[in-house]
Amino acid sequence: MPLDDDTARTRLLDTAEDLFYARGVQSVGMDEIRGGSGVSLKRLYALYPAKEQLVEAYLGRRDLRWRGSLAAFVAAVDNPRDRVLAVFDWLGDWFREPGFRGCAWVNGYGELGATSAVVARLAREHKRAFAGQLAELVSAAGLPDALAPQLFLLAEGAMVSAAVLDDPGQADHARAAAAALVAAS
Amino acid sequence: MPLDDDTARTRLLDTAEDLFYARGVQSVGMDEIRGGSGVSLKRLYALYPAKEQLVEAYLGRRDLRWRGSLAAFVAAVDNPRDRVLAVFDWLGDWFREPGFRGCAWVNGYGELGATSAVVARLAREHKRAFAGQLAELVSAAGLPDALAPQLFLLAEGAMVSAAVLDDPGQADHARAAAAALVAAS
DNA sequence: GGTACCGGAGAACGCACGTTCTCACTCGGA
DNA sequence: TCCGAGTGAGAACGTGCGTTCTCCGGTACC
Repeated sequence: MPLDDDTARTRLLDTAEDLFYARGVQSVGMDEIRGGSGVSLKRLYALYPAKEQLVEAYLGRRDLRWRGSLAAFVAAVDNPRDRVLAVFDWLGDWFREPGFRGCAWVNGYGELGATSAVVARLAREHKRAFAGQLAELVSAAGLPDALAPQLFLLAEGAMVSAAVLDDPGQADHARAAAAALVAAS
Repeated sequence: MPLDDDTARTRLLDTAEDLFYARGVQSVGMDEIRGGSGVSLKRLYALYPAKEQLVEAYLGRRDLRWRGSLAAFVAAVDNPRDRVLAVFDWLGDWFREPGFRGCAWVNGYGELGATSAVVARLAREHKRAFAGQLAELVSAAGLPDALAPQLFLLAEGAMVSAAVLDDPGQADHARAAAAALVAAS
């Protein structure tokens, strides 16, 4: 039974996401993605004619999933002010997941931002979208707009340092700082 | 006149730093470093027997220079409390330098952290050292110890978002947040 | 039953690059 | 002057990998 395009795409993106996130883009060969997904090279190149397009699809799908997961988590919190802080609880949960290795877009920017305009753009767009999510939460909580970019920096700092220092507890520092900023505003 | 080892090393590290920082490690070939430095491949491999050792030397020298530059900048500020905030002024100056492309260790972690234990360790050590510098400034200003990791997150967030968003103004948000945290403590 | 297409497996190609080797040259010392 | 150790230029080697090509078995349709 031949694989239809949709499931082939899903399997490819699942494998690509696992491998690219865990090891970086350049150290994962197309052949390894073929092996992991069970999709033939011919099919792979029919669906994604170049590696960069597979990377683009991987980051695009992950962006939807990542922001959707965050949105669902904070939506479950009642108090609008608590929703702002819940962002950092969500980060802490994420940092503790096995295989956590930082932000896929920051890692991608570090690896390919200088050589791939596509990756640089996707990273910028993802960060802008995340900053927008925070701005909405801040606004809905009746907090001053100026708070949002500050919370954004705390979240970014937490992601990067949780990864580099291999310390999920960075989320707690970020949460404490965010609470102090909220209280002071 | 043959090049003595010290100047050969310096030229190699200068070239390596320019290229590795600007484009990432993997997209710069040893031959390009030879060309840029004017040091022959044979000499290059005599001084650094493998690319990873050149990367290690590059990151090591940059660490000393980076932290030294920060320390010198804040040391020139009189008031101990202003010294803490001066960190963010220094970051802003750095972000505005041409060729700024984020934190070399974060970029290196994203690119090679999963495949090179050396790079992962150097990134961790550098971040720990930077966090230590902040902790000393906070302590010298008579501020509570708990503030230091929070300022660290703001600084990390500023570096990452200034790079990815291509917006040096992120330093201002970080400075404002830092001032609020200092004031609230 | 034949035949023309489709998809999969994987070999092949071309190139880039880390590392090593060759070879001719220089220069200090007997 | 001769010799040999060290140096630089760059060719060569081996490997990995992105991409394409070949071949073959199956399957749908006449």
